[in-house]
Amino acid sequence: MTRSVKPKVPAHSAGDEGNTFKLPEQVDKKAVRQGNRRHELLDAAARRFCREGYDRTSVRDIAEDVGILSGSIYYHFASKEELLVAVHEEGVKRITGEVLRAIAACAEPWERLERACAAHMGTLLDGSDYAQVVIRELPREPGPARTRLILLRDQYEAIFTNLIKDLPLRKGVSLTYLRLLLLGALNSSQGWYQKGNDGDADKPADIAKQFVGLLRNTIDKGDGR
Amino acid sequence: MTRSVKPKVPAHSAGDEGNTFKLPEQVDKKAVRQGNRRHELLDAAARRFCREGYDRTSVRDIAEDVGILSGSIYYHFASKEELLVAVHEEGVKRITGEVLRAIAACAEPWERLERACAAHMGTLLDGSDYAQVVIRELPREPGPARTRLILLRDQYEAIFTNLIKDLPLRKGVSLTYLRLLLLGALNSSQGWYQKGNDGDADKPADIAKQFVGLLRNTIDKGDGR
Amino acid sequence: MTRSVKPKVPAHSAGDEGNTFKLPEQVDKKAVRQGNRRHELLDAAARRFCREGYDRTSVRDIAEDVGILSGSIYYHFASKEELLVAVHEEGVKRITGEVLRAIAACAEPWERLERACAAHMGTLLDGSDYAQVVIRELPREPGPARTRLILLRDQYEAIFTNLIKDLPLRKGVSLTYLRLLLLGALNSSQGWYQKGNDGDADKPADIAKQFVGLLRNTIDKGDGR
Amino acid sequence: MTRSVKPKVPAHSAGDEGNTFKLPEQVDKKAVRQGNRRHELLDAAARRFCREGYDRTSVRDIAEDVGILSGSIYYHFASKEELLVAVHEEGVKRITGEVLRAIAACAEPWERLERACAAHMGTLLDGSDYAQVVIRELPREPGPARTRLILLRDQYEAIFTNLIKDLPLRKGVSLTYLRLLLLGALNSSQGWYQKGNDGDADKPADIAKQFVGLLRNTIDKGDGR
DNA sequence: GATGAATGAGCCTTCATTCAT
DNA sequence: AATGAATGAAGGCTCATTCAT
Repeated sequence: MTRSVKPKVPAHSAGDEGNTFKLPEQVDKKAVRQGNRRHELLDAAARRFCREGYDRTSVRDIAEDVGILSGSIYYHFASKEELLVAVHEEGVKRITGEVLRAIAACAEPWERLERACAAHMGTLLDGSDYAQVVIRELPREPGPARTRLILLRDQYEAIFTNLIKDLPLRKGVSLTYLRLLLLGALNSSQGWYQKGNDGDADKPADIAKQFVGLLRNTIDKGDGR
Repeated sequence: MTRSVKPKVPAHSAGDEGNTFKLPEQVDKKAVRQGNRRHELLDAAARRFCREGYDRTSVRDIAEDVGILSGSIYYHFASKEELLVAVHEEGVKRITGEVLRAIAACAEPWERLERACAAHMGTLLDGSDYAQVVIRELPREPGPARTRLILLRDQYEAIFTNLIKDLPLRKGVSLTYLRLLLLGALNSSQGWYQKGNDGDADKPADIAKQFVGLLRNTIDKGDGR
Repeated sequence: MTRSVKPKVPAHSAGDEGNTFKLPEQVDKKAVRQGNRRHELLDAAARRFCREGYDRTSVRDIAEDVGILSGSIYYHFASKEELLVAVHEEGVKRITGEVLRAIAACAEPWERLERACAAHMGTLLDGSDYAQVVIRELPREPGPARTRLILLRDQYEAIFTNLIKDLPLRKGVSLTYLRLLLLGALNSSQGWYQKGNDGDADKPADIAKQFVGLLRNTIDKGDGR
Repeated sequence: MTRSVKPKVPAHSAGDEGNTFKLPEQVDKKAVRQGNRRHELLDAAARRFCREGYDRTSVRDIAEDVGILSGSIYYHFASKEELLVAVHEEGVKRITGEVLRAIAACAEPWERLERACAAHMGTLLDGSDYAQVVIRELPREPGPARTRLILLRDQYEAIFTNLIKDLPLRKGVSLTYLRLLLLGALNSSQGWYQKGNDGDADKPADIAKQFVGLLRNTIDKGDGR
């Protein structure tokens, strides 16, 4: 009949990927302001989730950071959990981009791994609240959100699976445990790395290289058996 | 060392109604029960904190597990946070005990590290809710509790610092990063290890040995420089 | 008179996407649409108020049913309460029309009452969401809306007052209580009547006739007094 | 082992029916105050649900009426809906008691019905907020609460089914429709009866008798066909 | 040692409504 | 005629904690 479009849902589920042909003339401020609030909200959520944890962050906190009332958040996101999912998505997108960019112009396998780890650590520790949330805040109870988040994380880690597969390794070395060892160590850095003490301390990228080095080079004084 | 769950404390299977025949011979029951409740409470708290997280566990949950009302907990512990501290303390005590026992009768440095890692992993993954809480649940906000808990953890990790110091390592290898790498990897296993898939999968101790092996032995196909 | 649902208003089956070919012949569509939205809104409101109750229906629900955003409703109606008033008005108009039509061509007093009751019941149970709202959803708190709605209902019930006044009744029979008894019974049918069980069960009109029959005919086995 | 009793749940589900052997010496005030708060809460809830409707009554309203904070209600009742169920239960208990008492010492079938109706009306209109809630406030959405409430109501109405079955009625009179007619009319009185205008207006019991009289006696001036 | 009852703050969410565009 | 974004109040409910008994 003549029903226009059914807007029905406000800003949630803004599934606009891919086909956004934007003529450069069409830089309309409507679209700009559109995503702005959502972005601010996401930033605030990422910061809070990262610093205080998902559970200890209240929807009110996030709203206040952005300067709106807590109820207004629900115009942009259907629930607190959906905010978490959105932060995860952005986090994975960012760290993936960072890592992919780091290994793009390099072919040597160990070098690629090292650069990937450096990018991973850099994003995690220096760069982005988003990325830290990806690693720290996984909903404990089973449900669609948890499932989706695990999937996202697995997709990201597949990059490392591939990187490791390309390494010239001695026979018998377990690729899986190598990945687990490396990523586990990398991610645990959140627990002890102190941001901001520049100068004397190692930078995230340096730490990553140290870790890879410990694996790559023989550390044993003897003959390595 | 498998399955050292709840030593000296009676398991609380919560299904004992009716048969409370007080034999006159059982005189000192009151005295026995004295410390029991505290232990039961601690067990319940450890289980809940481990499975659901500190924030998502309510004091009521713990009280119910033990069969008392939530208010009654405050006779035994001054606050929820103190419960956490107590669980940490017990956790550190247990994992420390396991690790020290594992390395007691061994002198070879690499072997000692391997055994320590195996004990660490075993306690963490197979043994004790307490130990997992030590690694997972650190109060985010600064305060005396957090300070105390970090101190406890550091004391435990000093064992590994020493173990690593005794290793015959090539010059230039960073002892600190080696410890960080190893413990980070070990502890991250909580995120991916699936308890209970008996038979085909590796046991916690095996995983620990794999990790140490990846570090100790040259993994590179080349000459390792 | 069965199934007089939504006359003159297009049914909103909410499944018309894509095929909006605007034929040039269809010029006055805009003008047609003018009043349409108001009607669609009213239909949706009537359905919701009837099925879920006024309080449990949100303005958003109604808006969604029609395919607009909740704020847009306020272009057509000043408030949720005004929507209710409008539904009532339409409901009274419809049931009044049905009842008047039913008794138009009949002169015998008891027959007229019977037909009126049948029309009342038919509209209520089979026909219109609007009519049900009239009977069910009266604002509890005093105010202009409530006053107006009661007035409307009283005007409608005056039809029955007159019908009963024309009945050849024994002296001493209270016309008021007779009306109250009859309408009370008729309207309470909403609580137990199950729509849709075709075939074996009585139709609304039959039930109405049964009720009138119970009043008109002696039911006592004895001599009735 | 030695767990005392598991109190676990506070006052909810206080299933103490039947076997409360109370020695007259044991009039302990503990038990008295025990149920007191629950009772006050129930009274306040009944009043509010009756006057303003379930949906328009907030848990805070009820709490305020009683002088406690809204959260404290949840010590006594698990949810707002459970409050409604409890009010229903009490309401059915009261009206059932009233009706049973009214017909106890009477054997004549029509007289019994009349007395039952009088008691029903009296309880509904003059006596108890509880009873009115039973008739007015049924949860719209399917679920255990609704199911339970319908069951309760049906059990009560079975009294009338039996009363009507005992009536000396002419062949062909539908017992079901007679009950529906009578109860429908009786219950609809909530909509028009004005409490408190004593003196000139009829009392609830009188109205009930009028209704029964309209059914029992021939109202038609003719021969009743 | 524990209960019963409550507090007070806070939680996530929903809602009717507004208004510039 | 309708949208997009927000408001402000309120909603049901949970929680750590307290304290007289």
